[in-house]
Amino acid sequence: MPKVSAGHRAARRQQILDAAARCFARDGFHNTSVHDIVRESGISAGLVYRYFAGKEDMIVAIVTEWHERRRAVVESSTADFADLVSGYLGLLRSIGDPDARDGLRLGVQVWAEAVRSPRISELTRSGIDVPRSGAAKRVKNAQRNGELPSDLDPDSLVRIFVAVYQGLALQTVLDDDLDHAAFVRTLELLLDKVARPAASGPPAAG
Amino acid sequence: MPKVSAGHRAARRQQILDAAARCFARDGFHNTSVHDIVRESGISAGLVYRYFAGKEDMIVAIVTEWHERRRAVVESSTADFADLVSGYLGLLRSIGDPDARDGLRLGVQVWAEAVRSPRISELTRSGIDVPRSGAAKRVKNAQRNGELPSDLDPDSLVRIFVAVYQGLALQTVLDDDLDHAAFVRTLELLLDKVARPAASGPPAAG
Amino acid sequence: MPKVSAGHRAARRQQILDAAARCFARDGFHNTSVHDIVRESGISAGLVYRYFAGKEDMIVAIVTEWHERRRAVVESSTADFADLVSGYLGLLRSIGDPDARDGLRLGVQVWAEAVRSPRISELTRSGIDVPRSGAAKRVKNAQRNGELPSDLDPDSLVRIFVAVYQGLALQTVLDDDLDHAAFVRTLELLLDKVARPAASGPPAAG
Amino acid sequence: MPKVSAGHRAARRQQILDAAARCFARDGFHNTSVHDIVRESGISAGLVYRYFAGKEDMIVAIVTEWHERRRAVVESSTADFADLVSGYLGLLRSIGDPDARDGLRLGVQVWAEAVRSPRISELTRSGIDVPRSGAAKRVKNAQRNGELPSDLDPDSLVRIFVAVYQGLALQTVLDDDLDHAAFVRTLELLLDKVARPAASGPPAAG
DNA sequence: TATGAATGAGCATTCATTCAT
DNA sequence: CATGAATGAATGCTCATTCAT
Repeated sequence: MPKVSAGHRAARRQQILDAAARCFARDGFHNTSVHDIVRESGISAGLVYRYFAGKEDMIVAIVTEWHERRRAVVESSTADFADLVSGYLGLLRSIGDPDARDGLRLGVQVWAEAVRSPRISELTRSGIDVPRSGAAKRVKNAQRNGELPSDLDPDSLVRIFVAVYQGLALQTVLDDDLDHAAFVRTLELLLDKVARPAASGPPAAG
Repeated sequence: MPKVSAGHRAARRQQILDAAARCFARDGFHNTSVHDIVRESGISAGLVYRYFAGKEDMIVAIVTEWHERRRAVVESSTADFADLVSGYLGLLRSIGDPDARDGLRLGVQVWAEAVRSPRISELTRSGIDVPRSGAAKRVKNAQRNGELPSDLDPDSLVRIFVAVYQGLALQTVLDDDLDHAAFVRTLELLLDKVARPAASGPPAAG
Repeated sequence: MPKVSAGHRAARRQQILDAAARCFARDGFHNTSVHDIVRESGISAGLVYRYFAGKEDMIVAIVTEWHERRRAVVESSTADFADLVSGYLGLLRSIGDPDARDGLRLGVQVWAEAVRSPRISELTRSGIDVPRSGAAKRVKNAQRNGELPSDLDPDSLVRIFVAVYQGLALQTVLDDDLDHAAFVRTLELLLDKVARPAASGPPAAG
Repeated sequence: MPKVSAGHRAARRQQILDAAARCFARDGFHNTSVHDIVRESGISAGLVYRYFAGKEDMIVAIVTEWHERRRAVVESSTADFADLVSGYLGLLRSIGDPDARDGLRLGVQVWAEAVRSPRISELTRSGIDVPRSGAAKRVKNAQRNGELPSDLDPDSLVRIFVAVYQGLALQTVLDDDLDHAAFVRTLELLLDKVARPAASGPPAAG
């Protein structure tokens, strides 16, 4: 039987992760010492190591948490293509939310770690694979329904959308001059030009 | 008057930068010690510091070099919109070149550094600003010529292209499953649907 | 609440300071590496830095400790001029004590540091200012009492005594041939010639 | 036959020593790198090492030069006690000269080095021994002449004068509040009280 | 003779991690 | 369970000194 309740453990764990996320987003992964996290979280060094084997484990936990939250959102949505698009646009819009900034900064750190750590690389990939293949399936449906031109490779199309998301996240973090609303609006116009005509009449290739 | 020729100095400098780039791409910026660069370059620690004040200066030098090379390419191209697009597609294709892999990995490291270092952030931005505003100008021309729909915000459109580039680079680094050729081909098809109709005849929606 | 007692902390701190003082006195401030202090004290490098931010802080701590000890002595003495003189002579005699040798050697190092470090210069001055102005007050009293000729500038007179102290300390450290007892005895005779006549009868020049 | 004239060699040598003295006085002996001296002197590192084996040799050369200059002064003076005193007072006064400041600062550095370097210690002592024993001889003469009380130990008396000189030098360097003129005037008054009565009439002890 | 490029040992300092309390 | 004192290897960097030119 555990000495402290599972709830207490979970709260402690979250307390550490929140502090770590704050530090990583603020100072970067490698410029955050474990001591910084100790200070930020108010939890002693020894205890931190009873929850996590080291800094990398914290990154892994944070990213895993993201994936779980995202998976819940993805699974709750319908298979409808219009829903996919509106969900995607909602995602893009959420990038502009100032509250999301820390998460974006942290995300860039995760990318950098994924480049050199197979473990984080694998984790990152595994979190994207499921929603991406789910989206690809819906793209195929949309092509069958004539909502989308059928000459487009579904997997690549989804990857392009993912790329736009990633690039927007990056530019948001690195460039204060970015006009986020205009970016999303312009992307919406582009989507209309590609998807709408096919949905309301004969395919463009006809 | 220097004791060694300017060429020798430049070669030494490049020798250090190449070794540093290799190390940074392989192990990440922060997991590369100066000693690693010393070993990789075959140049003594003391001498390394006669060329660079520290590791950050090496990153700065590498990125600056990228910018200079890119600027040369950009300035040599015409103002034609079709050229812009084909140049862009060429850039995307170059991402698939195995020789470019190290550069991409390094690029992700630079993004992560830019998040927390104003100096690198500024450097990164300044290298992108010029080609981006140049591209925006050509987009405006294309809109005047009817090659592109005029309801699209030029700056945002360019940012979207940049985002796709950045996202493709990231996915190339993080995901071996990526079908690079299909990605570019699909993007090309998308561009055709947006740009060609306006250039060669009445808009599809007309 | 600290994990170790305040006493333990103080003892550790003193352990480091004693080792540092030994090293500084033996090898000089700049020829003592932190590693030397680590070896001499038996305390790990990391822990040393939990007590002191660097070598300079150790010098500062050592000198501060001196000042505190001296201040305690000064404050406990009476305002009597004879006491001042006998206290001064006691100080001079203590210079001859072999146990004081390390402190003298260290003191010369401190002078050298004070020349180029405003922080140590300020510290050194602040430790001397109080006893010196205290002594000057007593000199003025002695002049009012006729114990000392009134044409002597009190502040300068005190500075001369301080200078003799400093010079004796220096010669003790640098010159083994010094006959310390003779030095103090001779100084005492000189003091008699200046001070006693005024105290016990009409001035010699009268 | 030498490749460059002896004069040229001597000038080079002096150029290095002057630069070194400036650096040592400004930054302290140990915070001056050989490269600093190279920069300050305008002479290349390699050449510096053809004139001096290292920094310590420069200190030795500078101090030796001082001693030679002082010896010339001492040897040119008469054996008269009044001359000795006035020469001594002149020396004290020269301490107040702003142009002498660098020399004083350097002198303190030399003391600190002498503490830990037998070579510099020996050098320092040897430079003082001769003038000190010369002065002691003249003190003995003065005692025979009745100019000075005969109960004073000549060697100690000279050492006291040296101590005052050293202490004044130190205080001049470390304490801007020092009133140099008052110091010397007060010392002069003290000397009068000790020496004059004996010179113009019967000894005080009579 | 004169240069300054080049070396590499040595420095102060930090940090992830452990463990006695 | 919880603490934070303690460790010591590793880091970025400097510097006296050498030597090819």
